[in-house]
Parts: sequence; C-alpha cells; structure tokens
Amino acid sequence: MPATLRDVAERAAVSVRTVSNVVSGYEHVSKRMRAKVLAAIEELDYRANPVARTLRTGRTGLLGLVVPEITVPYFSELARDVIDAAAEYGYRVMIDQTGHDHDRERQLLMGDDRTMLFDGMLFSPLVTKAELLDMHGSTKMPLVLLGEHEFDGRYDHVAIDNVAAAMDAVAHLAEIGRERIAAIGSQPQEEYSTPLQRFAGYTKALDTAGLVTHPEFAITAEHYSREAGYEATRALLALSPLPDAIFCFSDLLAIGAMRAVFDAGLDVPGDIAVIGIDDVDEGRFARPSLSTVSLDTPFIAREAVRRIATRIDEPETPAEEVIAPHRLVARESTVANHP
Amino acid sequence: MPATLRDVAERAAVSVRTVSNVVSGYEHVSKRMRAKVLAAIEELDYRANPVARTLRTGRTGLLGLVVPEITVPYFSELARDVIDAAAEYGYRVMIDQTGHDHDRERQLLMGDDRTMLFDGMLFSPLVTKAELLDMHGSTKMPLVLLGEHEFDGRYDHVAIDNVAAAMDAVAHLAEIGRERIAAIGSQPQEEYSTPLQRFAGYTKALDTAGLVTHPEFAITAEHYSREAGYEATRALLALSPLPDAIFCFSDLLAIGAMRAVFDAGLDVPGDIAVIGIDDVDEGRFARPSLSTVSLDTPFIAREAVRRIATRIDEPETPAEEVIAPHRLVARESTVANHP
DNA sequence: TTGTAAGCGTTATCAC
DNA sequence: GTGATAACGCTTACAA
Repeated sequence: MPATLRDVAERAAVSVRTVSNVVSGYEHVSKRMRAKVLAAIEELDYRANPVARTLRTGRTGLLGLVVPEITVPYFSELARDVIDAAAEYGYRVMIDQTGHDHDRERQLLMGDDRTMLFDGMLFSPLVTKAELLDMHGSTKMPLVLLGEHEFDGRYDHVAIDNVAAAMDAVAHLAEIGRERIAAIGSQPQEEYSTPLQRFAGYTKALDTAGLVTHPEFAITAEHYSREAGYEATRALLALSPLPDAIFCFSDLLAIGAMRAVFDAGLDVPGDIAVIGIDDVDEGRFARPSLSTVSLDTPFIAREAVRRIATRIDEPETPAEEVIAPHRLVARESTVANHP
Repeated sequence: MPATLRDVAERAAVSVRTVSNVVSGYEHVSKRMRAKVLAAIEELDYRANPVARTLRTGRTGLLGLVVPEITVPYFSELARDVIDAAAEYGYRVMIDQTGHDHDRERQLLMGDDRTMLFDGMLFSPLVTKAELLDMHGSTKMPLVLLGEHEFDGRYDHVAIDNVAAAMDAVAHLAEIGRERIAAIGSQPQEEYSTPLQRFAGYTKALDTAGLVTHPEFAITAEHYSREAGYEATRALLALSPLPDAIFCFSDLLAIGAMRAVFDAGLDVPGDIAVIGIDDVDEGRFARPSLSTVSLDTPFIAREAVRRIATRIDEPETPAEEVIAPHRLVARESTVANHP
C-alpha cells in the first residue's frame, strides 16, 4: 500500500492541510513544519496520487492526440513534437489511433467515457468530414484541429495551406520542364478536405504553368501508404503516353511511387520525377532522396499545444486559425545530382 | 457541467446504487428500472467519470509504454501493436519517450507521481543498465521488460534471442560468399545488453563460418539512426581493403549504411551487401529492398500485454521470460534481383 | 432487487 | 500559518 497524505501527516504530527501545502509548493509554510513534513515524506516514500488530485481539481493533465496511424512517419514525428511541446505546459499526451475508422473518430469526438480523461484534444484526422464536427458540439471538451478542414470558426485550427503547398510542388515540377504531371492521392469518395485542397492546388498550378490537364493522370489512393503509392503508380505506368512527373499527396505515397517506377525499369527523375508532401526523415535517405514540401511539424505542435492550453484555461477564447509555414525542398527525385 | 450519477438517479427517481448497477452492467436490475435509468442517462447525456471510478477501484486502466523515441519505426510499429493488444484487455496505452535520457528512464522506473497513473508498465529501453532495475524495487508497479537484458528472474521479460538473430544475419552474409563482414551498432561504452548480444552473435557467426575477425570492421553507433548508420559506414569506406558486407544492428542503421555506400559510388549488394535487424516497413520499399531479421512485434506486444495483465491481477505470479520468434528475410540488399 | 452511506486521497473552505 | 472538515464522483458493503 502506498503512503497517503494522511500517513505523512500522522508521521509528521501535523495536519493533512499542512502536508498538502508542502507538497503543492504553497508559500506560507514555516521552515520547521516544512522540514518535518519533508522528512516524513522521505521516510514513507510518499508519492502524491495523481488520480485523487485530478478528481478534486478537475484537471487530468492529459491531452489526447488523435491520429489515423502512429506508424505513419508524419504522425509519429508529429506525435514526438506534440509530446515535447505538451511537456513544456505540464501536459502529458495520450495517443489514440483511429485506424481510418469513422466510428472510432466519431466516438472520440463525441466524447465517450474514455475521452473524459483528457483536458483537451488534438485531432488530426486523415478522413474526417465536417459533419463529424457538429457531433462534438454537445461536449465541452476543448478541441484543436490539426492540418485539416476549412476553418469554420468553431474550433481552433492549426492548418497547412494545402492549396499553396500543392501548387509549390507542382510548380517546381513545371519549372524543371515536366509537362505531363500526374497526381496521386485523391480520395475515392471525394469528401475530405485535405486531398480536395491538394488536388485543387494541383490543377491550379497546371493552369498557371499553361499545362494541359489529363484526367487519367489523377489517381486516387485510399490510404496514404507506401503500398497505395505503389499500386497507384502501376496504374499510371499502364498509360500511354506516360507521365513525366508524379505529384504525390504524401511522402509515403511518393516512396511507393518511386519503387514502382524502378520496378518498371524506369528512372527517377530521368524518366519520371517524383515529389511528395510532408518531409519525413525517411525521404532524406531514400534513393534518390525525395523532393517534398516540408511542413513545419514542430511549429504545428507548438501552436496546437499553446492553443489548447489557453482554451483549457479560458474556454471562452474565440477560435483561431493558425497557418503553419511550408517550403519546397528539392532533392534528387526531381533534380538529379542535386547537391 | 457534465451530469453525475446523482443527477441521473434524481432524474430517474432511483438511487445512485441502481444507476451504478445499470452503468456497470450489473445483472440483477429489473427491466423497468433499467429502462428508466437508461432514459435518464440519454436525456442528461451522462458519461461516467473515469477518474472517480479509478479513485474508487484503484485501477486506472492505463498502461505505460516507455520507448526511447516514438519516431524510430521499430518503436512506432511496436507501439501500434501494443495499443491494439492492450485494447483487447481493456487497457489504454500512454507512450513515454525517454529520448535516450538516463535520468528520464530512472525517474519513470522509480515511479514519480506521473508513473502512478499506470496500472503497469511496458519498458522497452534502448540503453538501460541492469542497475536501473534495482531502483524499481521499492515500487510495486507491475513491470514487463521488452526485448532487452538478460533475464534475471525478477521481472517478466519478452525478449528476442539477440545472439541467434545476429548469427542468422551474419551466417546469411557468409552463405552468399561474403568474407569481410563488418558490423555497425556496438555502443561506444559497452554496457547495454542488446548491442553486446548482437556483437556476440556477430563474432560467433564469423567463427562458425571460419572467417577472420577484423577488429577495425566493428564500428560503434551511439543511436540506431539513419544518420549514425551513414556516418559509421563512411568510416568503414575509408578502410582498405573494404568490407564486402555490413551487418547493421538495426534496419535504420542499414538504411543509412546503404545510402553511404551509394554516395561513395559503390553498389549494394554488388560491392557491399547490407543487412539489418527489425524488419520495419521502410525496408521493404527501400532501394534495394533491405534484407533483415524480422522480429515478431505483434507477438512481442501480445505477450507483453498478456503478462502485464495477469501480473496486475495476480501480483505474485512468478516472473517469466518469453522469447519472441525471429526469422531471416533475404531481400535485394544481399541477394541481387531477389524475387 | 434496491436504498443508504462510507470511503478512495486529494484540494479547498473555513475557522482559529 | 495551521487544523478540522467538506467536497470531487464513483463503487460497494451493509441493510432493507
């Protein structure tokens, strides 16, 4: 049995109030008392019970981070940054995987009893529809949306300018002289905003560059996985004429795409240039190294935690949208022998 | 303000006891009562407060998973499997990153007030020394060790046969005719058991194959990262004669190693074969695809959760060691044009 | 089968 | 500055 506040109080011959004061760093405690209490704590190896504290204060000190899959490098890197940022505000992070499961997302959003553990939630859905957000309404759980959706003013939102990011990627492909630019990553059922926005950026950039849009060059991908990128690219490689560049809506798709190009006996970027979005570590060591649009995940994490922390303290703060910076990173998969 | 059990009881005109019975699925509740309670719950949008429940029952339903870095694919894949396995036992998982920080590992192990949230801990340290474990003694926190350390009988332990895994990898290199086999991944200060065991397997396999041991072919790596693999390989490439194969103690090291070989204008596996350990997704899509020793992380996760769950329920269960299976996976990085 | 009440370990409100 | 004591919301003897 772990020692309780009571045990310590008894041992030190003081009241629980005084012990609590010492433990929680209350200012006005006499030196003598503090010393006695500290000694008793030491002797009994006392550790405060965070659950009891939570029940009393109403704060768990826990943030929920909801992502589709923790094994997707973008999300594990985001998780790392969120964990680090949260620690600075005294919060710990629980990671929930939805596994692309709508019901799971809905449950979490609507606040089942598990959700009640969190002081606030950071929600980074791959595939959440706007309607889902309506369901969150009844809950009072502070919520920050990550990298998704158009801002509708109801929730804090740390976003990426997906249209601009996609445009930068495609503009880069056009600049290096590519004319038949394919795109991988639209969703089979066109409902989610990230792929929609990235697709919009794609067509817009083609327009700007004065390039023709080939509808057959737009390939869908259900998940943003290496496998999906591979399969989508195989479909592209069956076309004639072939594309001379592929814009993938994520780095993982691009990794799979490159592999498919090589397996077909073609070269990247010689025959087909490939670019992704995310800038995950894996891309830097790929062969060829992967050109991409770098998203500033430390920034996203920092802003998200800052927003959720203030919202927890002041629930009436008006919702805000923060746009995270992005920048093109040209590597070997678009520029051969790039330094 | 969220509704409480009391509110529901009042609304349904029954006692809290009855409401609690309904909520916790107690058998003996009359149909009428149950219906009334359920209606009230619905109307008030009641959700049980897990914190209060926890304070009463002494169970948080939380497992702590301690890993060095969640962004290392092996650990994110392990985390995914642990989260899934834990869900089947009704547990949720909090991930703690130690970031290779000894103090952090010690704190977690000794049980600061944060640790007390967990019903049990799954500890997968990259770099924990045996002495650290002694410090855990005073805590009563159930603990399962993952993939590390020699079994000392004090703690449950889901391990890998590191010696055998390393031997399999090196034996494979010998079988394909390599004779100057280097190894990357010993720790600068030789204290941790995983690298020691893998190194032991390396030398043992060289012996078995009748190959000479070149001391300069054993390169240390502080972290098991792509960067460390790259740097270590650059050191190898400065030697003469060059090695004709590299055994890396992790897939990430191997990814970095392959890149370094290519940057030096050499070929994998033509000039130098490369093999890793872990079998992370990234390796399958690398170019060439990475030969490796596959560790059965779903098995590890399942066993670990099973052990911790029984230990939580029956603290006096004797500690057990489970060895997870591994198997060699030969891909293109050792066998060119492998199917 | 259901109601009453005690208590989990902490913090916070009141006195003194 | 410190000591009693009442919550926080739930589960569970013990009674009825």
